[in-house]
Parts: sequence; structure tokens; C-alpha cells
Amino acid sequence: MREPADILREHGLSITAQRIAVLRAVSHRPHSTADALTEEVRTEIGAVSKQAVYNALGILADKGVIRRIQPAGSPALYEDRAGDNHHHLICRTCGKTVDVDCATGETPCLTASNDAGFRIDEAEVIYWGTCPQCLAAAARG
Amino acid sequence: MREPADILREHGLSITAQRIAVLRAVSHRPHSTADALTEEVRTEIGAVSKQAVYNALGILADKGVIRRIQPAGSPALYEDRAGDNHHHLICRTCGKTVDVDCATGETPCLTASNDAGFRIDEAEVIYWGTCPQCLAAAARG
DNA sequence: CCACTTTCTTGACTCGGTCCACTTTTTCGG
DNA sequence: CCGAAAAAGTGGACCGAGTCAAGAAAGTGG
Ligand SMILES: [Mn+2]
Ligand SMILES: [Mn+2]
Ligand SMILES: [Zn+2]
Ligand SMILES: [Zn+2]
Repeated sequence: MREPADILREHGLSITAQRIAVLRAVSHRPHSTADALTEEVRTEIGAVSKQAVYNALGILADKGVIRRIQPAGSPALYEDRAGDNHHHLICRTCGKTVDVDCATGETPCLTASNDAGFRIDEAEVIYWGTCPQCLAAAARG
Repeated sequence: MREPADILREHGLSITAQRIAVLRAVSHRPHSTADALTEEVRTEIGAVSKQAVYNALGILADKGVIRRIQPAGSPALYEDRAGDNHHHLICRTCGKTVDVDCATGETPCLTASNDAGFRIDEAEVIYWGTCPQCLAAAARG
């Protein structure tokens, strides 16, 4: 990721220590919760309020700088890979989340079998399963 | 849907008025929240605790009798069409949720472009967009 | 450097859901 | 059918994730 301050400037956002640290944290630990990011921000700049983190994540997601995903049964996760509508593969056992490129080409997945007259703007795909480590652990009993 | 009592029996569940009413409610109003279903159950059998509804929904979902979906930004929704892993199309404006058959054939969607060693057991797809009514309302200004 | 705007902090609050102790129902063998 | 044991339901406290709102602090533009 480029310099956080530049990114903020380019989107017309004022530049604050909190936002910079949030951006760095998201970039450093993609697919993290707001809570985990808050901890990371605290180790970086000493202190931050939970609200400041939620505000920063919210506005950055609105501007398309970061992406928020909300898997069932988990708090929202944030990542800096935004704008490409890639998908995710999540381990049911340990929660490990990995990126998956879109299965069906360039502007993919936007065609439902029957769109019922909707204008579709996003196809969100989550693959659920078990990660290699958890498979191995299960095999060992 | 077949007789609720039979369904419960077949899954080894004891038969209670609350469970029967929950099953009927889910069947009558698919893609409803626990809250909406609770109201419907109350009009049917007079009274029910919120906990009983959650318990019934939980165990019925565990047994595969009903399906729970958890779209971002919404409480969980329940439906009686379970076991076919169909997908959903949700209006960002009004929340209207409609079923979409799987785009890619019979046992579909279970192949990610790169599975990273995971054993995938489900591909959950949500199409986001705007429903015909909300499109029309937007056009009218 | 100053006024003005934006953001941050703090703490209360909401919503969806769960936990728990207790009561009521259901089930099932006799 | 009856009565014991098991299962489910009730009501109320509680929880985690996130939001709201008022005042304090920091950023911005001149
Ligand atoms: Mn990702
Ligand atoms: Mn459905
Ligand atoms: Zn795992
Ligand atoms: Zn709509």
C-alpha cells in the first residue's frame, strides 16, 4: 500500500494519526476485526478510542479504500485489497480467511440465473470449509 | 411443507406447540427474522418466549430442516427451503430477499479458483442490488 | 497565528442473540 | 393410564459488536 497520508489526501480526508495507523493496521493484518485492529493501532500510536477506529474504518470503506466483509457468525473483517471483488474461503473451525480470485473471469459472478428484475451490483461469494491445518488436526484425532 | 409434527418426529425431536408454530411460521414467511417469526408465532398460539423461538430455529437449522442465512447488516433470516444450497438476491434499499437457483449446475459453486488446500463444503452466494420497485421509485425521483 | 471545520474521546445506549435457574411439557416404561 | 426421567419452555440477566451524541482536541486554509 502507498503512503497512508497520500491516500487520505487523495480522497479528500483530513490526515490524522488515528486514520494513518488504522490504514497501516488494515494493510498489515488483512481480514482482521475492528477489535484486533484497535489493538494493533494502540501498539503503534499508544492510544485510540474504539469509536475513532470504527469511524476510520467506516469512512475508508465508504471511499473504497478498504473493504469490509461480514461473514456469518463473525464480527466484520477489514482488508486493504478493495475494488476487485475477490472472494473468500473461511475455515469453519479456526476462522482462517483467505482470498480467492473470482472463479468466472473478469467481471464475474454478476449474472444470477434469474435476476428477478433486480439491478445487481455485487456478487458476494464465501466458500466455507476446513483449512489444511484443521483437516490435519482432525485426522490425528 | 409436510405436517410439522411428522417432520419433528422424523428428526427425533419432541413435539411441542412452539416448534410446530415456528415451523409453520418459517414456511409461511420465508426469509424472515427471528423477531418477525416470533410475532407470527404469537398470533398463532398466543404466547411464546423469544428463547423458545431461538431454540427451535437453532435445532431445526442444525437438523437441516430449515436454513439460516446471515446477510451483512441484517439479523439472521430463516427459510424452509433447505438442503439445495440455492442463493439469494437482496435489495440494498428495502431488504427484499429472493431465491436464485445456483448459476452453475447441479452441485455447483463448490470449486473455488484456488482452494488453498481447504476442504470446501459450501459456497454461499449473495447477489446485492436494487429490486424493481426500488429502481422505479429512484427513477421517479 | 487564528477562526473554522473536522475528528477524537467518553460514556451511554441499542440490537440481536445467549446463559441460566426454574417451571412446565413431553416421553416412555411399567 | 401413571409417574419418573428427560426434554423443552419461561423470564430475566447478561454479552458482544456496533452506534449515538456532547464536549474536547486536532487539523485546515487563509
Ligand atoms: Mn480478502
Ligand atoms: Mn432462500
Ligand atoms: Zn482452520
Ligand atoms: Zn427494494
